Amino acid sequence: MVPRVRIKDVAMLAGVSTATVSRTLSSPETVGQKTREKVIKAVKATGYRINGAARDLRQRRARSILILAPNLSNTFFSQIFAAIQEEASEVGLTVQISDSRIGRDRLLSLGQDGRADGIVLLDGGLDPDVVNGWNLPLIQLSEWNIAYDAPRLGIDNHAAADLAVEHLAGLGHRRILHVSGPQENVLAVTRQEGFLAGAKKRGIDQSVFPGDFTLEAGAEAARFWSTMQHRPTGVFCASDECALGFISECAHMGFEVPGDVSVIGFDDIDFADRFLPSLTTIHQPRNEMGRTAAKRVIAMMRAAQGEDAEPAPDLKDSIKATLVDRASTGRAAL
Amino acid sequence: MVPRVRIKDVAMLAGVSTATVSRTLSSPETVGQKTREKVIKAVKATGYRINGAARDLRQRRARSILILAPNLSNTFFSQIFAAIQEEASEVGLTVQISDSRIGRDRLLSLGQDGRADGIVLLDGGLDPDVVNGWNLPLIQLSEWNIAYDAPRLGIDNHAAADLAVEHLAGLGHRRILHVSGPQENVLAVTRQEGFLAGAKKRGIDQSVFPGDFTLEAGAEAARFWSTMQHRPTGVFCASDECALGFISECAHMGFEVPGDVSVIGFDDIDFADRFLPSLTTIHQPRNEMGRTAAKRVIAMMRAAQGEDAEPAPDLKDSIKATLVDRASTGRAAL
DNA sequence: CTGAAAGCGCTTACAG
DNA sequence: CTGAAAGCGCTTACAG
Repeated sequence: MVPRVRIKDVAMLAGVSTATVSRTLSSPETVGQKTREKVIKAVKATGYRINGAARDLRQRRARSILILAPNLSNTFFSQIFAAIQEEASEVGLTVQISDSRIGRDRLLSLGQDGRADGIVLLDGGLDPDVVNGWNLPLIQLSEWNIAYDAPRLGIDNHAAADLAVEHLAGLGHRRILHVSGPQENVLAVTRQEGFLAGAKKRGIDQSVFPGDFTLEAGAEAARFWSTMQHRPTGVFCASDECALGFISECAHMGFEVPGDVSVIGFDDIDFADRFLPSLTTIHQPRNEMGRTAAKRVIAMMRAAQGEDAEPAPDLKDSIKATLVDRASTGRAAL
Repeated sequence: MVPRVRIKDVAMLAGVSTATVSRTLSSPETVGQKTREKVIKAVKATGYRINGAARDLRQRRARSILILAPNLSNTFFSQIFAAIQEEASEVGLTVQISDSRIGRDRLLSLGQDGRADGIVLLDGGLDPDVVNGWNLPLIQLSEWNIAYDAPRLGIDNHAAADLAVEHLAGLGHRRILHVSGPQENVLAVTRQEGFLAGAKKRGIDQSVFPGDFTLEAGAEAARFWSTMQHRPTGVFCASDECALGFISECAHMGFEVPGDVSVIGFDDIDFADRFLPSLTTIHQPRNEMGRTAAKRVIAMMRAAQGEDAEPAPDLKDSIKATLVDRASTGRAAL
């Protein structure tokens, strides 16, 4: 590694002070024409780049957003990451990502070591003391936890689950099985509540199979379903993964989807529309979620740095989820 | 935001110098027992955390790895990110990610602003001047570019393509279609070369449909395939996405896989084994790729910082790719 | 419009 | 074992 050139080197070459070099780079209009030219020439000649670490320290900011998610390899998150990154990049911010299930101390450190000035949190299962201890602009995205002292953003999971029930009911299904997610997860609980309310409201005969969002849980649910006396003709899974597992296992057992059973998923992950049959599911606009969260946290960061006095407007209205009607659902057989 | 506590505050409270606080935190064994206790007590009382930005500036390092990929939302990358992040986190390093297709200037800046001290590059299509201009420990993962002055890591794409041909040939297929990737991509070109060599070697009747890795290209290839006079009985796609598109389109057109045509993909993405039929494909061990790349770049970073004199060993041996035999391939119909 | 100087919050030779 | 002081590489009042 060749030694990097510092602002001092540029200043000497241009025959000006470091202050002038700094000004030329950050607010050229405050520098005289001729001086500016000299400096720019010297910058080009040396290939100088501002040392971000030094700039950040001096300005007491990090120009960086930290994204925390419970499982980075989860395909549901990647589009959200991409959207946040894009939004951040546009305003010159850097993006850090970390698995949120690292040790408590490391986690605390991430939000307290001064190398991030805003957080997008995709995990509602962390210790509230840790989250509140960060004391940084933070937004909860998708998952949430009422013990976190921070605004949240996401779809209305209760209403979305109702959408699923409504769709199945509209197709004539009178017995519906819900394959739920883990009960310690807010999303799972809220979707289940929405399902139960929707079923009750419409006089649907409901049952719930306790799952955990995974493919395997879906397959297990399908085996359970096949043994039921009065098999539900409709199934609402708390995640797409789970729905795909359910459908795959049905195929193995010789049942047809949607001929024998209609299946709805949740999320609309990348492969939902490529699966055979393509999956009817609840679409979560992940790009919009990521962009909005990024914008929101950036506004909070600006406010925290006093760049504008007014706090970011509270976006109470949730992101809109929609049902995507594909091939895995059909009219109920009588 | 409450004002953060600085090392000075801790020092005053403990009645020692900042140097002693610093030592207590970084090398406690060099500090006297009683002093250490006082300091630790003061640290606890104040909730002090080292300011990473200041530490980094002083030590001229960033404790951060930068990951660059051409498309963050691509499901192929997420497991790699997760693996790198895990490995990095274990040694106290932070991970930044960025889309590599941002503007040239921003890109240059990312590697030159002193906020990363190592790079994992998953894009072989960048301007070599930019890449070589970073002057940071860097490893090329998966994709590569001979113009980049950096070690590379990945599978042997040529050999992997041969594996696919071998598999189809072994099932009796004598006419094979290759749906290639974009010709400006090294992976696509290398896989195609491997395919052609493998076909030639075995006296296979080959043809190539120019694709671009996408689902749509696969669907298009399927339509083309259906119009061929002597339809190939085997198809090798340069990516899983593409293979899924091919299979889906076959289903729409009323062809069966593998009854009418056997299809092999490439990558073994998450959904390859959940698709119906499950996809025979070339498995790329993404977790291993990520971990190995991380270890490698960390070793290079250490060497660059002079922590150990010997340079990192050159891992010429590539990561091993294997063929996963699933349900989308079968014996050739006569 | 420009420069000298202070300071962001740490770490680390150096001296004792 | 401990402290005073310098310095990492910038930016920014302050003064002129």
